[in-house]
Amino acid sequence: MSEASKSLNFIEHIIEEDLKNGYSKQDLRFRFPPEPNGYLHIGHASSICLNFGLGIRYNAPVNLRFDDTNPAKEEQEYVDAIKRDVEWLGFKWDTERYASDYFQQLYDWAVMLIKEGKAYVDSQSSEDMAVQKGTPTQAGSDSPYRNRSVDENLRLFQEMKDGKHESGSHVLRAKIDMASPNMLMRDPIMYRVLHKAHHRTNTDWCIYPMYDWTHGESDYIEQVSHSLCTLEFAMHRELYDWFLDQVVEPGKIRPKQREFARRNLSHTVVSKRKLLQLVESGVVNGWDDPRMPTISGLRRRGYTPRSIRNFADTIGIAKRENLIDVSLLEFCAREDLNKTAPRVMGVLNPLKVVITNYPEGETEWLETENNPEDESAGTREIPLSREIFIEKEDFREEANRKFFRLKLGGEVRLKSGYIIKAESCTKDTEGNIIEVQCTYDPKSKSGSGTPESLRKVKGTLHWVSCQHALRAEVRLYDRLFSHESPDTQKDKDFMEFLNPESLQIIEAYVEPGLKNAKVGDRFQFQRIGYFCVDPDTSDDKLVFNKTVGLRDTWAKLESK
RNA sequence: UGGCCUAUGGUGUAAUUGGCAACACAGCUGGUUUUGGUCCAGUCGUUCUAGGUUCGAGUCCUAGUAGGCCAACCA
Repeated sequence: MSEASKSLNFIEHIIEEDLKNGYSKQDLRFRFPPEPNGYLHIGHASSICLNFGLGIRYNAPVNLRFDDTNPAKEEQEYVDAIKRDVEWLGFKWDTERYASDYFQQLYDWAVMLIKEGKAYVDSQSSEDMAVQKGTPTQAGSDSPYRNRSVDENLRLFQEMKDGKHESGSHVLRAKIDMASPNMLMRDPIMYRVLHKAHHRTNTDWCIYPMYDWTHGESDYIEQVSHSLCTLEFAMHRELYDWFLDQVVEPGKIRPKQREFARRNLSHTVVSKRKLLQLVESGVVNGWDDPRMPTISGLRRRGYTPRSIRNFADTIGIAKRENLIDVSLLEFCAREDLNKTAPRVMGVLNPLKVVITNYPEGETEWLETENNPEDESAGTREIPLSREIFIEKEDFREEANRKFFRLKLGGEVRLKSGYIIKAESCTKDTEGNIIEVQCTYDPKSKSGSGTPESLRKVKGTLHWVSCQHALRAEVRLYDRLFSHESPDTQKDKDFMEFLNPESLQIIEAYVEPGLKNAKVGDRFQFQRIGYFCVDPDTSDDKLVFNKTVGLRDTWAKLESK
């Protein structure tokens, strides 16, 4: 897909319009501004791809800026995790910034506003201020402290900074308009007193700036041209612009805030609060649990950075509410993994097959391709012996013509091996099939070129040699929630929709070559799906996570 | 009883800015295949409603309807 032929999203249209109106391409600059109070999720990935994608498209720098104005919730641990995730996605930021780097400049500007009579210290309780704020349909009323003298404001603000007042005792507010239909303009708080150590500035400050006061000014300091955020900040734009008006100097870039709709993924939640709740309640095993929609969870699950980038590109960006079906994400995973993942054989639900005419004690090494989609991936050898495992679902005593697998009296090919025929089977006392006896055609070996090997049999099965197979733990995942939109149901808590079967742990048998697999390696278990090696893997225990299953038209047929 | 935003197939996003509504996913039919995968071909199906402007409206205007957001010393 060439860049030129790709249609533009509405943000790109805005930028193109600015460029046409004389904006210099050199002045374009973007930023990704996470608050370090949680782990990044698939929604952030979309925002990251948007901002960094713009940087690539226009050859413009993109800053990674941590919005760290609230020491009560923010931690270094999150900073590190966020940096790792952005890098893993494949993006490079121009400079690493912190809103806290600008605390002094912000303070100086605040003093300037006080001197201009545009900000004042309010000494009421938050409850009283909330009452005065009015409601969306009723105007607010002025604070009794609204007309304090400049000198008194200056003195109090200095004292707040010097730590002479308790947390919560005073705030600095912008003096705008208590009757504005936009509640954010009703004298918004710029600073609060907070005696709390900050992850970067430690105890240097005991007043901390609020988001609205900080964000636009930070954009301005960094000379960000287009500041993109989610829709819920649309109402903040008026305030963003008001604060900018107070400090912008001629000749400098005036940042422009534009809003886009956050991306919602079906069958999951993407809100830091709810994700935190999942972690803290123990429903999942941490932020990187493979069922989590966090970037670290997707990584552990086996998603590739490219598949996530493709997903973000495919869903695009707009301003309307949306609920993107998780099947699209899964498609993107398969699309990438199909081209890159080496094929191996693994049996998840083993049924023993004895090839009765195969010499006892003999082992034969069969050559098989590593990836039919990529010839350069080469070949490897896999062992065959008299006893093998196949999937339970691949054998039936009786079946109709649509069943392309093994049935009594029927033939199938063992992938890269021989054609076998089921002769009989053994059952336990409860009637469960526990073994199948087959014969094989020694002349039908794959690739041997004999007429027998060229015979067409409808089914091909994956298998492993019992004697050589490795045992492995396999973790199978299903969607975390059974409802497509668990957190938008009236009067229902999203936790009510948890899928109790989102994790299933089984013992499987895999081909011996997997002994050397390393953590993070991704494979296609042929006819099953894509799997990757989990970090829980140790020298004596191999653990795989199922990333996503192969498309399964048979299962679809069956369920009809 | 206010303000702001949004409305295009089942889902997501486009439409050269007023000129034949398209792309991807999902679904369905076939074909190829030593993975019931991949790949290939085909198919189904769309502009919230009512007016208006115009030769011509998904696009502009008016009204309505539906959905989302806004009253944290959070971001």
